Amino acid sequence: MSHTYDYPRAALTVDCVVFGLDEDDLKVLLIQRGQEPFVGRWALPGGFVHIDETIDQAARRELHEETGLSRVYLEQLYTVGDLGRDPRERVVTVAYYALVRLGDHRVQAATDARNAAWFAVDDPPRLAFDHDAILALALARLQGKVRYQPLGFELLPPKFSLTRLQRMYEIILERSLDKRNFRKKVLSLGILEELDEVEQDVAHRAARLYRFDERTYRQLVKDGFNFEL
Amino acid sequence: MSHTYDYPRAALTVDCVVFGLDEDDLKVLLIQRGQEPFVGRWALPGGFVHIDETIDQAARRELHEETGLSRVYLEQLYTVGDLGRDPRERVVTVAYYALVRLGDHRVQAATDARNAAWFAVDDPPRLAFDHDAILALALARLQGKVRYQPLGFELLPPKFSLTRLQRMYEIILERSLDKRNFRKKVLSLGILEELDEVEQDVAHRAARLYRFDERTYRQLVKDGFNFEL
DNA sequence: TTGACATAGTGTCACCAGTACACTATATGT
DNA sequence: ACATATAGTGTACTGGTGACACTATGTCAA
Repeated sequence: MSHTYDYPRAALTVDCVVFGLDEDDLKVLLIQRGQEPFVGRWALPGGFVHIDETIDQAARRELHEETGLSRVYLEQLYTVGDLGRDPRERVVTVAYYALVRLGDHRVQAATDARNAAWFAVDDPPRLAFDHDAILALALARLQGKVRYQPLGFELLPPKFSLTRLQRMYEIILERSLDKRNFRKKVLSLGILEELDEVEQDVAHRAARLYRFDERTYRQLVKDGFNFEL
Repeated sequence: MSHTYDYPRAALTVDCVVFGLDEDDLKVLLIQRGQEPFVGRWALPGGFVHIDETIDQAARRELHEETGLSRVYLEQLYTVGDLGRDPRERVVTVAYYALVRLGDHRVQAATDARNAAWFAVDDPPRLAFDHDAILALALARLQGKVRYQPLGFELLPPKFSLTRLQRMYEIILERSLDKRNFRKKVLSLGILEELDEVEQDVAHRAARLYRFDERTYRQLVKDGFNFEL
């Protein structure tokens, strides 16, 4: 079946920049293309928006189909529609970025046998289309966002040490932070709950574990706040 | 001539939220619809993205066609594509917001005899489609943006008094500011150039006029900065 | 010309948040 | 028990923020 319109129409797609936090790296999830154009190149997971789904739904669906990920934090980033960004035809894409806890999600081989893999954000392979630019944009947004929203909830496991949280900020912001000042500030926010638990299996003094107080956390996210570090 | 595709495609449009600064109000530019759906209702200026223009170009073109405005500050806001937001068919719209100096631009009657007019943002008429939501989003973005970027350049005439600038912030942020603290802070940024001129035709002591130092201003915008008030 | 008016323009002090900085505590492993 | 590796803790300085009230200068009308 085919569909006919009076004027030519651009194809509408979504692309997702999925960030994950490693022990000491910020990673991005890429898939290897199985078809032209750019066969074999790595690219952001994404695909066409169906006529009967919202753009958000399309992003979640594509992400799930291509990487097996679901229930991730997902936010719209930017819409790019430059001429010639896809050699085949006019394609406008709505870019999203997502945050996932790396431990949680085993990335599955994509449905159609394309590879999916994590790459360090500061050393990605050459990407298909204008996906380098989209990745750069997403990274900038993430670095901006971290200043006025506590992102830990989305990127860290449920229980974590303060050192782990600090490392998260250091990795995202790409600079080191003072331990005492960091702790003072983050504890003063009142979104951390101190647990009666410590790290296991470490070859040194074990760190106390914390978790986010979801109520306070959501409230803080809603109100916006200042988290300069 | 008609165009045929294997799968149905959404129509792609742009909509612009144009803000202007009045003596004592933040205004938004609306046009009155001349056709179904929503004939007679007010709506954001906008229209279809052509196949051979970028989305940004489309936004500028539509803005010019429908309101006569050109050379305005324009920034992409968000893309909305909920099902049923247009009763006719699936329409995805990329929303933009623009800032203009009200004095500069006489708003022309739109090309096709639709009315164009400014409305106070806090008391707009009922809008067509989901344009209320888009307007609310744009307003929130503007209020957020004012905290880390000095917006005066886009909204004020070339020469202005400090009181005028302060009123701009008060109008956008919807709260009053302390005169002395405001002056201290804004002057400390070093983006204002003191002129040897004062207001004319006022029935009281005339205020000294300033203008933005464009170099420093652009630099500051680029670096980002903190302008909590 | 003078007085009423309307807005311009100016400084200080208290408080809090951000920053720089170094040592002790506690667990493991040999 | 000792080496090692990381956890955990407090203080002093400084700069920015916020609260606050009076004088200066022009217009206009009586």
